Amino acid sequence: MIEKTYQPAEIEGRIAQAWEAEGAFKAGRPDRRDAAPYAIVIPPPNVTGSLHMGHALNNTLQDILCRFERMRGRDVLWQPGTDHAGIATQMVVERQLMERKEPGRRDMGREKFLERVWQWKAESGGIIINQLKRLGASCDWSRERFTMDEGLSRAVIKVFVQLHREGLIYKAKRLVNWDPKLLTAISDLEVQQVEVKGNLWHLRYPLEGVSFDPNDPSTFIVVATTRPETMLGDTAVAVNPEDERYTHLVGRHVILPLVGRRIPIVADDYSDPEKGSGAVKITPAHDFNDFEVGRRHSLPQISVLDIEAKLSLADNSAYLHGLPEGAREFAEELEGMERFAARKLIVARLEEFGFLEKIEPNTHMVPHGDRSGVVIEPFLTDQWYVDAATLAQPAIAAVRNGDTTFVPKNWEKTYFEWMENIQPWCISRQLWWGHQIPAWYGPDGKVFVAETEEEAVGNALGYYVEQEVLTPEQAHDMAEDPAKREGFITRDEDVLDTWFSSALWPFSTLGWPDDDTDVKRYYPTNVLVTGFDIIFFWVARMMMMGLHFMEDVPFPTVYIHALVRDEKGAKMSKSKGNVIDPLHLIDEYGADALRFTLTAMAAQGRDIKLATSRVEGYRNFATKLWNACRFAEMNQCALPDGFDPTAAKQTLNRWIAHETVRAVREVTEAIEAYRFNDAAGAAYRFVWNVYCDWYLELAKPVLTGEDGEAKAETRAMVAWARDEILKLLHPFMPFITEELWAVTAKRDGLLTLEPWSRKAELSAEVFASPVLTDPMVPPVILQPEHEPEFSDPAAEAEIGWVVDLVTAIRSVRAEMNITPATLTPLVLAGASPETRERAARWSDVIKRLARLGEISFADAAPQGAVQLLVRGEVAALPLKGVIDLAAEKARLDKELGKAEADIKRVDAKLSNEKFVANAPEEIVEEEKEKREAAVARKEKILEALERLSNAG
RNA sequence: GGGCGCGUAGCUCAGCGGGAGAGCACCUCGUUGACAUCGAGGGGGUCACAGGUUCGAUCCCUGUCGCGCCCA
Repeated sequence: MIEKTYQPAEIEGRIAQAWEAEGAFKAGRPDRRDAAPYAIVIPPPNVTGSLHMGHALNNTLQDILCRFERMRGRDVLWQPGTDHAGIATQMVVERQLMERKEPGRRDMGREKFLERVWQWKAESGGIIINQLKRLGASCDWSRERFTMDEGLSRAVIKVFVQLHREGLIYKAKRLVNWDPKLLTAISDLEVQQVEVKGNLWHLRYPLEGVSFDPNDPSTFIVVATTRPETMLGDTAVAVNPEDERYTHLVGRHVILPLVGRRIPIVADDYSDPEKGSGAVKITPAHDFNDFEVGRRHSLPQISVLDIEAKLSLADNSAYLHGLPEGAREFAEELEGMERFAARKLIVARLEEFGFLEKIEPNTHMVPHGDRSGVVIEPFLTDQWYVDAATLAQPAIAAVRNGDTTFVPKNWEKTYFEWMENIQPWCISRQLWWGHQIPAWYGPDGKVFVAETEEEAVGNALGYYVEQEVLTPEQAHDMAEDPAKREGFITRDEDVLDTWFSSALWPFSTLGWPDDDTDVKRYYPTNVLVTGFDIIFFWVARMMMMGLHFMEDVPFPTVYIHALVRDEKGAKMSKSKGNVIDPLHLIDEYGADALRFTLTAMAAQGRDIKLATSRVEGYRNFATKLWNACRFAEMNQCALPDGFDPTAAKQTLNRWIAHETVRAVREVTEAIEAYRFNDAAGAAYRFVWNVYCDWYLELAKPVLTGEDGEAKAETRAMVAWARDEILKLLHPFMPFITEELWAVTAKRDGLLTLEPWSRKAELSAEVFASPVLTDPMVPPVILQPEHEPEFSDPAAEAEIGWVVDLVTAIRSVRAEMNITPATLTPLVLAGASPETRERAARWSDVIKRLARLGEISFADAAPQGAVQLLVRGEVAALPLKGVIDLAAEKARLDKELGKAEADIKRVDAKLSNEKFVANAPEEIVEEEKEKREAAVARKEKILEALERLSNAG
């Protein structure tokens, strides 16, 4: 029995359990051994994360694809899991320690701290996994993976060592984005540019060899800077080579104020003559652009900050080198000063000595750490890098030659843009939580990279024996006893960027490198579904690593979906307070309604501005479905064994079979093309506007009428179409459909494993699958050529007539303010034999739906009747005395006007020789037909008007 | 500054060479046993603006204005 009201909260948990108990989402189910695989790896959410709208959309779409393909018989693997989120997780645990007033990370030491992180992970990590389950994600949860898993860690180490061996990973001293609060390098993508109202300080740098006079511009050059404190590290002033104001100064030197360093004036395109004074100070160790300028002109790199972004000058030989007497005192005065305090002091000091020309307010972008929120410091350090430019080449080629395609296509441009300008990827992080880099150092700093400590130590000891740093005996002792080699061989303390492990996700989760059974079956996966902001995080890196290690793209298709914004179009963010929590929406409207809303709005190439009213609307849709199923149940609609919808005799039943087949086709083709919104729209219209509004309404007289063949057939058809609907909607609304599937009939199994009504056509993709060429994998059982789909235009025409007639009568009744209680007679004027038959067959229904009394026939409409045109014939409502003749005349006049306008427009076209000559034939034909129809309509309206005036 | 995208009904959005659609909101009517989380009907749009291409432009091209995002 179906419950009276639809309460999503009541059914969703129970249904989730049923899927779990059945192992419905397990990949490699025995019954699907021979099926073609279909694999998606989830873009691994952050283990500290919780479900936001972006996740909800992302996973809803993946789930639709997975459920759809599962129902189409494929062996679906939707691989779930989370990434370890180095910084975020470390911060969470550190905050927890602080809250609990426990010793901090550094106090407890690395090993202890890592224990605590694992403990945290066990207790509260992965909340998001449960939230994904609430959304209905049909992942194979038994295969959940974590980037810090043993297996995945082995993959990471293996990849690191191999890339290092191939020269694609190296250590270098370069500028990195340094987070002075978290004390680690972070990636470009973790840096957010924030608009800040700052200043542009114009500084006077005195020219060498002349005596500085603040009032004489020929004795100095003005440089403009947003970061005056970095002047301490300046090693040049750059001017544009084209800038005539300065050409005479190129090659000369300035004496850095306060510091006394002698630095050159160089010509470089980087300096923009339009900006500031046209001359810029160059600080290669503290600015990315300056770093490049410095390289071009072989300038020294002088770092003046420490890891906490405090001034570090006193023992800084690079800074002190070549400075005059007294420089040390200044250095000591500033030593240890925080960067912004130092800015103040330096500006004051510059002003005091006349070096400050002016301060100009200036709004500019300042990099901030997205985790720490502090200003990021470009900082010169030793880090490990991946030679991304080299790895990117095959990844670029794969998209160029179509091995991987983006949907929608325009994102390929973004991908190329980024890949072609890719910088060396800094992969080391000064954190504890993550994959520790498998590199060991000897006492002279020589690095030994190996998969195991044993191997690295062996190599190192061998080397030092050879170098006669150690005796073989010493080496032997050290090899035996880790305590003995302590202080001699040390492991790199840093860990790898989380994205390094994520890049391996499409194959590391399948068991590589330990076991390649699943790699063979499921790699490459079928599609990656993600947001555009993640193209660089995941897509690019997965492509690079997949191609390098698997020698094949990780996925042939990348579907890029929209960003979910608030209803005004602003990006949702905690700081703006405009976040809509998907879990709240699930609580209020149900997961199905949320999913359907996101799907219906997921048009390609456009962001989703989410209004909760839309969610409410689709919850109502779910309720409608629920009640339609109740209606079927109350009328004892059940599907007899062996029922063949195409053999139905009743026109109405043939009609709904026709419409159902069409809807299934529309939905199927839309999902296949990743047109999710079209798929949802087609399903919605069919269920509500066709099945509920018309089929069930038209079926009511039969269902409540006498028992007999017609009734039996209709009951069966109502049930058949309902089952088709449940299948059709299941990928979008899995919970309610599964529940209704269970309660509407005795079933052999879960809906989620039920076959989709329209089978997959043999696509090129399936053929191209390497699985098919693998002798170890049994061939896919191909669906036989399916028969031409069922279609019945005659039924469509008949029911179409009924629908049009009822609609027209309802409309005019409403316009005439005829109360529903008033039953009006209907006269079909000059009806064809076909219309007479139809009217006889449908009289009950028409009477009920259009609030009619008797239906009769006549050669012409009675006088003083409202005359309607339905499919070219006149339907008259004799309402003498009831209708307002003037109003009816006005109505007909309006109709006449419309018809005449149509004729005029078409005539204009048809009389245009160029149109007839150039337009496609079928368009011209169409126009001619339109004209004929409009002319016929006009005649009928004129007749009607005449009859009306006679009545008056 | 470079790139991408968007301006369609009051709102949120589809559509995209042959006289524009949905959901919500609004107005009118409705307790006919699936459903008021509903039903019936209705109003409402020079498809941002200006040029161009075309027999024909909301749709293609160019420009302008407005808005958003990404990168520098």
